[in-house]
Amino acid sequence: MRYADSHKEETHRKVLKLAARALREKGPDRLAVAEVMKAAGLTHGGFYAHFKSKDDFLAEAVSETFAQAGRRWERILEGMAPREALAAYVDYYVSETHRENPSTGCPVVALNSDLPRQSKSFRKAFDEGLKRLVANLERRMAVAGIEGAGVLAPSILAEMVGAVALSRAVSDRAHSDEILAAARYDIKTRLGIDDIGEQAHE
Amino acid sequence: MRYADSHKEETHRKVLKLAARALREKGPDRLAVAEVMKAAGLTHGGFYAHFKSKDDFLAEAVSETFAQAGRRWERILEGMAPREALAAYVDYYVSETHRENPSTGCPVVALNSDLPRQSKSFRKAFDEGLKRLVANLERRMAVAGIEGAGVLAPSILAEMVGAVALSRAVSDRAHSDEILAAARYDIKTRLGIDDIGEQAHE
DNA sequence: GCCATTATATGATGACCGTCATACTATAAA
DNA sequence: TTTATAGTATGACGGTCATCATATAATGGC
Repeated sequence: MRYADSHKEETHRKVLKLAARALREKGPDRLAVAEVMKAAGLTHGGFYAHFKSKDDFLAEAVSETFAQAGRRWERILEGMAPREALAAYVDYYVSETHRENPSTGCPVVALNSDLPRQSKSFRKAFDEGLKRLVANLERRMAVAGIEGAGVLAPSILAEMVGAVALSRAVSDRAHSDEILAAARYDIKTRLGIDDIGEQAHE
Repeated sequence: MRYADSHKEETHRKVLKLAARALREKGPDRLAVAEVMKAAGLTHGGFYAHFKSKDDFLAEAVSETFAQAGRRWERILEGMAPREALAAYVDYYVSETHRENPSTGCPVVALNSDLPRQSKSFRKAFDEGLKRLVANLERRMAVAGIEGAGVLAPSILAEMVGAVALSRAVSDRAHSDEILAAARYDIKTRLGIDDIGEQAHE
């Protein structure tokens, strides 16, 4: 072995890490192979030493977006008490910051409408990431003593996703803020934690 | 004038009408000019007699998607009493049928994550369509005697959008159905019309 | 039936992109 | 220091696409 054992793997990771951000920003169709490699300081030629095809690459990138988002949540909510963590989860998800930063935000908001048009492998990777995300939310809800977390979790996620997606679509800043505030209030009420964290209404 | 006065206009309409469906199905990036013209029985050459650019065309197509969806709602809810109409609105929006048919469904679900990546004119057309959609929903809510319709309407829409978007993302049919059912139940509860229309829980 | 004009078709151009064959380069072992 | 080999770069090919210049066809008025 002439290169260090970890060389290729490190490059692979670096490419994926950067691609995961670019994917959420530009979407799967506008994300060019050459551009991704360039961002990692490489040229397009080496791409196929790392990935079988663009489809294959996109599927890996999708998984990475979920992994990144998951780690981000863990970091933010680390050490909080269950109910506080849940409230903080909602406050961070349905926030102006999340709205402004698609490339580091939740892939469900960033990619949901691309989904039906992408390859099977893309959808599969998305589906698995989503499943883990919902399971995680459900666990946090259960730990916080919420009843019926199994049915409630995906519904809560749907409301959060819809609110952030809409807030990104609306051009009027005040309206956009209002949508987020209303969603935070409603979701925290549904969860019985509207007494914790940001106040939705003054 | 050699052609009938309406010829070009009719063609323009026909192209847009077909494009509006194709746009929701394939998305703005995968929608090819030549393909759209072919669907209308024409060749790609005449395209620029009708539209200044693809961007310009897409903006018109976006408006058309909202117009089509709006007309569809009017047709479905025509003649219903306010509260029944509102319940039917929710039941149709958050339905398996809507999930299965993006090309004739709500453009907000079909296009929301494309939005940040598209041109200014695209986003403007979307924003205007969305504004009308929300205003319409708000009016229906107000007429049905819902209090605080102004703040509630976009929040309700967000929950509906998120639920359908998630239901399209989830591969497991049963889970997907469950998400829709839970959303219908929650939304109709929020609106105080959970006694009308489909039963959310058996 | 012919003409002026408008709508559409043909075909070309240039850009971008995914993919791959081939050439180069860096490095660990000898 | 040399060499074998794994990792990366160069450059090309074929395809798709938006855009546009130019040619052709359709049609209402003369």
